[in-house]
Amino acid sequence: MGRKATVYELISNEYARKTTLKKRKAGLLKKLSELTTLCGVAACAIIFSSYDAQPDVWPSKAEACQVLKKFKSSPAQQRGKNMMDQTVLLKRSILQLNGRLEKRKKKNRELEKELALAETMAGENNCDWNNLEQLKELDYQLQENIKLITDKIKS
Amino acid sequence: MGRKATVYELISNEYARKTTLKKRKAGLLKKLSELTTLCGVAACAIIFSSYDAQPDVWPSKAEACQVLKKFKSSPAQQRGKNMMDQTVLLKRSILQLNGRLEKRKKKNRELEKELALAETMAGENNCDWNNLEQLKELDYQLQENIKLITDKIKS
DNA sequence: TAGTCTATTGTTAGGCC
DNA sequence: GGGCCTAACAATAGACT
Repeated sequence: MGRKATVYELISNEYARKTTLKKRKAGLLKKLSELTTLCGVAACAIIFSSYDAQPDVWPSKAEACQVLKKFKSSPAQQRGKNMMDQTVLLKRSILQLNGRLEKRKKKNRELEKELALAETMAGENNCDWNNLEQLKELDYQLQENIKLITDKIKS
Repeated sequence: MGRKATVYELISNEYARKTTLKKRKAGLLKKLSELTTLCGVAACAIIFSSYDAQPDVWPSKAEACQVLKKFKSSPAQQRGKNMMDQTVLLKRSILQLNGRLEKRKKKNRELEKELALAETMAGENNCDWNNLEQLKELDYQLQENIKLITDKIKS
């Protein structure tokens, strides 16, 4: 999309690669922004470059939360006959889940502290990735849970 | 980028909106694919449309894991003097963390079962979102943990 | 509904400062 | 390095099937 037709391989020249990354990342996020505006959907993107330690996350966490809240107010809920009873039961479940989540959050904070400790201990290193993959796995399970609830709420 | 200059607002016509969503989603994922190929970065995108219950996730979970593994082998680690000791300490911490994570995963599976139960109970509903937001919060904390480790490994 | 077509607008590679 | 420029390439809106 420029002066030369693009060859879709890893760009060998590092400077060109970095420049392209920057330009295309901007383009991509613009497209994502357009998509959400034009089509009224919630979306996010995460890009890990090997240059920055932190991944680029779009949009901000706060904005993502706002979009999630929108779901609550927008779709005109069609009411069933025995919906009240179902709602009561579901809310009871949710209360229990909230309790469990509180406990999990505490454990998670402990975990955070330990990681911070590990951080102070180690500099450059070459360590075991099973740990990261387990976090990823846990993360995935959480996403599944979130999807379950989301499905439920959207009926 | 078409027969008419685009107005960047929510497309009012539902059919046009759906069509645009489909086309642009495809375009976006293509761009993301190009970015990863051209610039050698790991990236993912999640799009929640109000049409589908499940969000679109790119790329597949499996592929995302592969990309994470790449990090392990790629960046030529510069070795410090007392790196060995640090590595040993870090690995010990990681072992502990793995134990904790195993427990957390079990709890999470219980949580999943309960959610499945709630799912069978409720149909259309209009329920409390605190629960979802707490999951999101937990999710966020996990992401932070992942970042911490990632930072650590990339030094 | 899902593809195909193409006029038209949008993106960007390579230059330049 | 970051910002601007523009030729050249790519995506897509609307029409059609």
